[in-house]
Amino acid sequence: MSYDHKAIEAKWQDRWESEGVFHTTEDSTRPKFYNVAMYPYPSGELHIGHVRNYTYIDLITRYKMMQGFNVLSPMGWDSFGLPAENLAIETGIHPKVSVEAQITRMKEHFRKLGAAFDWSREVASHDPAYYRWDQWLFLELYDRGLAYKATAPVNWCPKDQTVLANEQVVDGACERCGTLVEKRNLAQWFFKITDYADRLLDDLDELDDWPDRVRTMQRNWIGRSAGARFRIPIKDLAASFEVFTTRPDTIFGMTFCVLAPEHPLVEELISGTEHEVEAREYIVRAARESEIERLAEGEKTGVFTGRFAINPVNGKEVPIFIADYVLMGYGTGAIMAVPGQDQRDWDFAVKYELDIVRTVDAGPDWYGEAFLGEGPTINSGFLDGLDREGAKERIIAWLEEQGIGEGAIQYRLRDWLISRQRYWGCPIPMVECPECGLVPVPRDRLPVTLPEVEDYAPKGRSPLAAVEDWVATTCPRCGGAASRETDTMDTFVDSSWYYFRYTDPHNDDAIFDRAKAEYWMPLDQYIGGVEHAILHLLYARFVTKFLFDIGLSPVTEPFMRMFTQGMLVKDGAKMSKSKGNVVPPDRYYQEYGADALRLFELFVGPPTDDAVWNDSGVPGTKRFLDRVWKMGTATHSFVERDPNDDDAVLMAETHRVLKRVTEDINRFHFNTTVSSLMSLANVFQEYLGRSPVEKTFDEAYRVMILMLAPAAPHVAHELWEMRGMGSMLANEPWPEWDESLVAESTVTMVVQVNGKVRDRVDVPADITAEEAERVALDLDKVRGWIDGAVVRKVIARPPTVINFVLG
RNA sequence: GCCGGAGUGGCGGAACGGCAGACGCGAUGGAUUCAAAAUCCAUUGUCCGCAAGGGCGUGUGGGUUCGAGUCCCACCUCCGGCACCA
Repeated sequence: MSYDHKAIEAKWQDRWESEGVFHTTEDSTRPKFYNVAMYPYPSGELHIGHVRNYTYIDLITRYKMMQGFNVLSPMGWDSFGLPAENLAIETGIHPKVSVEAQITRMKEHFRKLGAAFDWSREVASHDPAYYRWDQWLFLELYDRGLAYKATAPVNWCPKDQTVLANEQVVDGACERCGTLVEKRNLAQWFFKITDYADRLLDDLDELDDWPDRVRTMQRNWIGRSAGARFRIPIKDLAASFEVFTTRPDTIFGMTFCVLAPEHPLVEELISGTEHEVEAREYIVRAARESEIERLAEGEKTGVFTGRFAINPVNGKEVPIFIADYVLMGYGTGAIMAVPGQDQRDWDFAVKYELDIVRTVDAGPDWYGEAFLGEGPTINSGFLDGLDREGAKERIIAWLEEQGIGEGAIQYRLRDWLISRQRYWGCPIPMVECPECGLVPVPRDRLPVTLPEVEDYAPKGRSPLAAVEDWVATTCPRCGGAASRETDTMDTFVDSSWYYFRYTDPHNDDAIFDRAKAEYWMPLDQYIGGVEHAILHLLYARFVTKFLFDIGLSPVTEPFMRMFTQGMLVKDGAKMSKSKGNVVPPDRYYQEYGADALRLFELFVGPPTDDAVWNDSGVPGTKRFLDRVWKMGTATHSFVERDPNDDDAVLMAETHRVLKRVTEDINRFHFNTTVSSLMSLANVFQEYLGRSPVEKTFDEAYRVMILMLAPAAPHVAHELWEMRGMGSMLANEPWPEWDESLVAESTVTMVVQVNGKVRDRVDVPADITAEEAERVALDLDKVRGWIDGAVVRKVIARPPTVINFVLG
């Protein structure tokens, strides 16, 4: 017997909306809970991979509401970005038109899912009322020297006349047309996130409710390392170059140097040498490769410049190479190579037959290649005998005395390049005046709105640059003719602060009101894909700290508790529109209903793991819901009798499951939450098959419905109302378990001999070790294994296990 | 390559260092049905055995432990991120 999921789900979706059940306002009398799922790019179709994520956030919203929290769970749209722009280039449809149509569709999907969002706080990053605050944020950063312009290389497709994202570069060629990609230097805007590197790193220690893997990834991404920076002179040239190393203690082991192909000194080094032609060819090849390809190269490649550097500590002349495993973007773009202590240098030295000098004593048992371990310094003149730290200190002091270097901290983190040569993004609110230079647009003239364009296709410059009457403006400072900045901002800027805007989404006077942020911030729960573990989370943390510094944000960290969920995989690939393997949820809504789909999404696997989509699972969860429905609506042949063991078993199981479900939700083990509920339904079936008492059933069933409410809200609400327990289940309190019912009086003890299970026996839960041993030795099977042998040791862990170790 | 994860039945998965495979899917057999669907019941890691029972089994190889899917070391495979997809 199936319930009418279509009618029931539509009914409750209407009631939640019309009664404003999830509409939230500040309420100082109740504890708040601010619950956010990363706002999505409005790709139009919500597929079952999205459904999984939003089911999690929805379950938490409903659960926390039942626990008495004032829950805020808003939703919005990361609606700027490349996909809508690409669609516009292909079809001429304005991104605003396509994106807003998709938002409408996605909202309908969310409704069909039964999602408990507070839609009164909806934001969309392409809305001028939103992005004017991106621009405001930019100006605040600019005023404090944290937004600056500098040149940086971009991937450039000479045929398409456009800048390419790294992911659009495949094997050094444009993904679309196959033309070899070039590097071009453009003047672009940066945010100075490196100024916050130490705080971003140190504050990770406070984020105890973040997954360790995310914190580790962030730490490694920031990559703080202490070492030294010093200059190395070049033989026969009045020039030198600077290197950074984390291992200045190994300086005596430097047997060659390597410069990045883009290093500014390269030209001077190679010109006129007999290696010039070869070196130039190498540089051109390297320029075509992406950073990842350069680092991924199995074998290190490089080319000799024909020049030698002079090791400042011992005057030794060492060859200078150009190699693409050294990046211009990290450190100084030049390294001292110490093959004895660095594996990449070792590989390179072996390949090009360069000297290897060990400066750390690896001990007699070491037969490996580069030695990274600890040991006394050797072959190093005045550093000999010192340990790593001692040698580091000594050599840094020496470099400082000589005036050629100093101790230095190096970060792997680079400043945040926010310029995009795109149309569909937030315009950067700057003006370039021939008289005054770069001038910010005054705040009272924000937003600088995106102009209409006739053609979205790139023509060698940002699409905005083609809109001449938009570009032409007057200088806010001198009033003369000036031109607007034509780049737009990285969409990560939009997403770095939207959770602040939710707290005060309609404010026209400020990005948000501090008092409102004080009530809601920080987020009590943030959920999103692990693919955002580094960039988005780091940028959001940076912007929060900046907003704190200017007195707006009440917190220095935005996300108290972070949860990163896995992806949904189908046919061996992440479910995504571009892979063409998306499964839309509509047919599940039709055939089985949103509750069955939600339940299966929860059940499909651990939320942190990737899950493989299996079509046949949803009927299973629907069967379960049908069984629960049938139990609650069919007439049972209840009997009048005194309470017996059957009643006790039902109540005990109900409370045990209640405890388990509560704990599992708290730990985000939603898959086992569902299995526990399924097991409980099986216990109900058994109970009803015996001689059920109505009062016992009603009491247990009531708890069952309450537990079902966050996961399968529609059917739970309907049952709740039908059975006359109240009119709006969402507002009912979450039940508490009775510890005395949960406790087990007897437990099955496992009896092992030499660690192998040989028998099991039911024992009282409070059995002592001595008694346990006596009971176990009484078992025929156990005696059979022990007889004739000496029991050397008994490991008793009553009441669950006892192990006899034979001698 | 670097950083971070994950490998358990036919499938998704469960398992505070203590009964490996809960729960579900699928499959097989049965009940019900004129028949089917739906529903209900039973079986379902693997090998040996009539059975009782026993052997083996959590990617591979080692180690720690009375006891390892779980902890440690090495390796293999797959996935995510690598700064202009979001």
